[in-house]
Amino acid sequence: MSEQNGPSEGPGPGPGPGGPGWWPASQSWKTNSCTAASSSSTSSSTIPDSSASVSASCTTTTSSLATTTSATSSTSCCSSTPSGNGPSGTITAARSSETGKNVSVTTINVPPNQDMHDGKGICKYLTGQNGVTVSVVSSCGSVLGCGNANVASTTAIGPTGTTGGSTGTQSIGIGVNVLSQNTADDDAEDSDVEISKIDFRGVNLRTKKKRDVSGSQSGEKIGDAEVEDGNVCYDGNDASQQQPERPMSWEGELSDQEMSSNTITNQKMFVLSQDTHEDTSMEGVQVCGPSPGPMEQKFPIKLEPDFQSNPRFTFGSFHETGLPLVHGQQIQQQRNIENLEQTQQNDLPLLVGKLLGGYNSSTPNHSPVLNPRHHLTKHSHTRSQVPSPDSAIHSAYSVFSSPTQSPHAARHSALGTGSPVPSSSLSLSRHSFNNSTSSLSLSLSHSLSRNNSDASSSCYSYGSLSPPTHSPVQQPRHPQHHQHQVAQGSPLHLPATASPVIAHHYSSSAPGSELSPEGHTATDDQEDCRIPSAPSGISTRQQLINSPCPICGDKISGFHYGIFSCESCKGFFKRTVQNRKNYVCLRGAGCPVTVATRKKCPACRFDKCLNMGMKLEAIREDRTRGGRSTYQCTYTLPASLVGSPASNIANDKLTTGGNCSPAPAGNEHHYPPRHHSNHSHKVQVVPQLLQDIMDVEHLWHYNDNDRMTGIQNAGMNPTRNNDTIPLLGVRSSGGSGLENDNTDSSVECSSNGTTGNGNPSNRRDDRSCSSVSNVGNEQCAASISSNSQINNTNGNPTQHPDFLSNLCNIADHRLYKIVKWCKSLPLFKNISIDDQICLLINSWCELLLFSCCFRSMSTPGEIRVSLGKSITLEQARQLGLATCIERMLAFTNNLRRLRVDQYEYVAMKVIVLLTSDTSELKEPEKVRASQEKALQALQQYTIGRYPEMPAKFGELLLRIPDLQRTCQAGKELLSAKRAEGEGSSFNLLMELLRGDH
DNA sequence: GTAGCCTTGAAG
DNA sequence: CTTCAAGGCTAC
Repeated sequence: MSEQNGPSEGPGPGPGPGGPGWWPASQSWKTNSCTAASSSSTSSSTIPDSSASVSASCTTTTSSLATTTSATSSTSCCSSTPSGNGPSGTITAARSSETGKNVSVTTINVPPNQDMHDGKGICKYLTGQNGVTVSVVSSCGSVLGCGNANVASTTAIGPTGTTGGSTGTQSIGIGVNVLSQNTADDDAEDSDVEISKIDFRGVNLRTKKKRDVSGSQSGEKIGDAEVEDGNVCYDGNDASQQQPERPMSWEGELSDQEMSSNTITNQKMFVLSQDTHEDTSMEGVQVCGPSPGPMEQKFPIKLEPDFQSNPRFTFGSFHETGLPLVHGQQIQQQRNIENLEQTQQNDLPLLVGKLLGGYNSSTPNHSPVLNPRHHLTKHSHTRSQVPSPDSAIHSAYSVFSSPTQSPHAARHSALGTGSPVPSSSLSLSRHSFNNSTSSLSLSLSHSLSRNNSDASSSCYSYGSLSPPTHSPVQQPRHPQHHQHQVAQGSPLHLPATASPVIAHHYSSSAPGSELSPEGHTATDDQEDCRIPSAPSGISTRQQLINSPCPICGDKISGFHYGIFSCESCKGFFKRTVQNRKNYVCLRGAGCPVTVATRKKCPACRFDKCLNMGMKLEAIREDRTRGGRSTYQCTYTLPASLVGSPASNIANDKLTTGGNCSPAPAGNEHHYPPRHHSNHSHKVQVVPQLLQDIMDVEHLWHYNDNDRMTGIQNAGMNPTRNNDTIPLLGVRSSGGSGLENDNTDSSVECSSNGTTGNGNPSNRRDDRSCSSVSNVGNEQCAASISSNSQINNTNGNPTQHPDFLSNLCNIADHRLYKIVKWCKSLPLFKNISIDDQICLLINSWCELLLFSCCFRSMSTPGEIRVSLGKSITLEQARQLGLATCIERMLAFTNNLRRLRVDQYEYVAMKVIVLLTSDTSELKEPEKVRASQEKALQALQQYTIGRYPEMPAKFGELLLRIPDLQRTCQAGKELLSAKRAEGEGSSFNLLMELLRGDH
């Protein structure tokens, strides 16, 4: 290697570059806990495959006044496959119970440069929330990874530590990591514990390098090979070898904040399955194309019954969806798989009806719920025939096997798989809808995705696609473009990440300018969009450089890794990525990052770097020097610029402009500034209805109050095992409120997989992690991390009681939030409760998944489970989740391509929610009318806001089927796995969700 | 570990 | 030759 080796820190042999991302695969991560953790070595624990199945039922009830939650879990057997080991990272943040601080762990997944395909796996997670007024009964189950491969996820948690044995290592792991914690050390204030494990999959390999040779060492590699030394330094655990990839945490819907904050929880569930075989099943399903790429298929835009039915059918049944069944029915289902099918259908309705209160159990069938959406009823027979195995899971991702396939068929297939697991049921009380007074009970079995609606990223980035090579700032070569774009661009945000696709858009938008690989044009475009024309004499670049660093406020030294930043942040980002550091914020990931404080919390600083647009892929895996980068970058406009006088011009342009679409879901809490500098402009364009919808969007997210509430509910399982539960966050028993501040997504706490149970370090971690309880319980939210490192007690995380309770809590929380959001929607309020319930039941899965994808717009190639946490296709493949992730990525790519902004996003959610095809609606016309209003508002908005994209409205609607299919896909996958007899965690989770036990 | 400065080297 | 983004070096 000609090259130097990595930084002194040098990590161990990293995974080889080669493949899709060299980073990812074999990288070993280094975990650092700032304060403590030396122990944090990256060990990877693996969850043994055990085929045990675990079933647990969690029930949470909350009365308006008081809430009680109890979770019980019984584990019978579950098998989980060990997840990979490696340093895959996950981010989780949890608040330490003792310290009361939040810990956030950030995991970075760097998308492989190359594509990944094949993934197979599904991640799911449930989330739920109990609201005060809501009583939730839920049974949750979660599935862990299945598949042979490694499963990664895990969470941690338990008081004792979760790490069970960490074994190790599998080659693939996805990891999750737990991180370290601080501990006593941490001062409250300073306790910034950081644990670092980052997945750097995205690191970029320069195409050109001649260093290949050297590369051998350096790692360029293709394939699995990894370069260790030469390259980036990964720590190595695993080195190249077999370490699992960074854990991916998939957080369900819960936003990071939610997760973290959620005291109750801080739970995150992440279920992953790995099954290599799964693909098969899934693929089979996906006729159209395995790769979801752009979805070519398009279902009728209009939600016609047929069309919808398909998609919906997913929803249709909670059974399938995995909503936990309530009542004794569950039992039956468990016992009789055959019966399950029928029962599922019936059960859900019953449960729902009961929960909702509106429906009598007696009339399950009648209840809308019973027949989930649309055709469910129509096709009920179909379903009945097919047992839906993983209802819970299914619900989440039920997909027709292939897009092309008819839903029915898909369904059949799915059902055919027959999951033993009964469907989960969701029940909502009618009252709850109407009044908070009445209780709403929900039982959710699982939810897919975490919601993040948090979309808005705080940063404004100029979406630039242009390659880094050209500085965004550079003089615009095509003035005309500039103007044009400006006009179009959404004022506020540009996509944080510029995907090629986006670039494309830009180019297209700007006639004459085309995006060249080099990005020349892109550059222009970028400039156009991003950079305001320089006033007189001053180049835009100069303006930007004169502005403060968007990350810390220091002086910008140039364009680094995709954004204009100061030298220190540039160096920090480089070190972090190259050294594979995983930092964890004990405070909840809400630390301010300024020149004065930037050193205090690297975790938050790194998150901010990412949020502001720094690209992991800009870091050269091979460490070659010089030259121009070719990655596609995003240019971020320093916040300071926005709104600053100097930036006014820019802002104007941005606002008015252009092609730049608002930043996709971002991270965190930031809620889309409804009014930004662009404000005036938006106001003109945004229909009142859309604005009204946007106004209640915050309800989709957790707020402090919610968290508190959740916390209260949480106190459940005192027992904590060390087991790490993949993907699930565990909450502390104490139920004490969370004080979490975290809004961050990364709430979960992560524990290092490495730390074993008993390991003191673990304990600390746990504590810190446990956001929840102040009580001594130290629970750590499980980090999603999936590091293989997760240790399970017996290999079966799910067995941990906390796990179950967490799942339930998560699911409850999520549902609660969704219900709350629905109830506040302008168009939804006028609908009868029964219909509201029906609609919600039919669409919750899509809603959650949509929000997850929306937030992932800024991370091409990755699905952001939560802030900072993401899963790539490659990782998904290893987990056996490829099919679902592929679809999600495809869907996300479409969102990105269309430059879906916040308003469009919220409007689409409402449209999805109001899909009235279901025959179960009592007042379908009313629902239809409401949907029509939403459609009109969206149309008006898209036309007014994006005149250059006259077809955008239609394109947006065309994406709905994709969304539905994506949900369906998840189910299919689960079913397949189940059919395969994998004792995967999926089964366990499903069982848990069912709550039969 | 941070951050300022230097070196490298592709692209123009 | 110039530009400039990426990596490296090293005092702190």
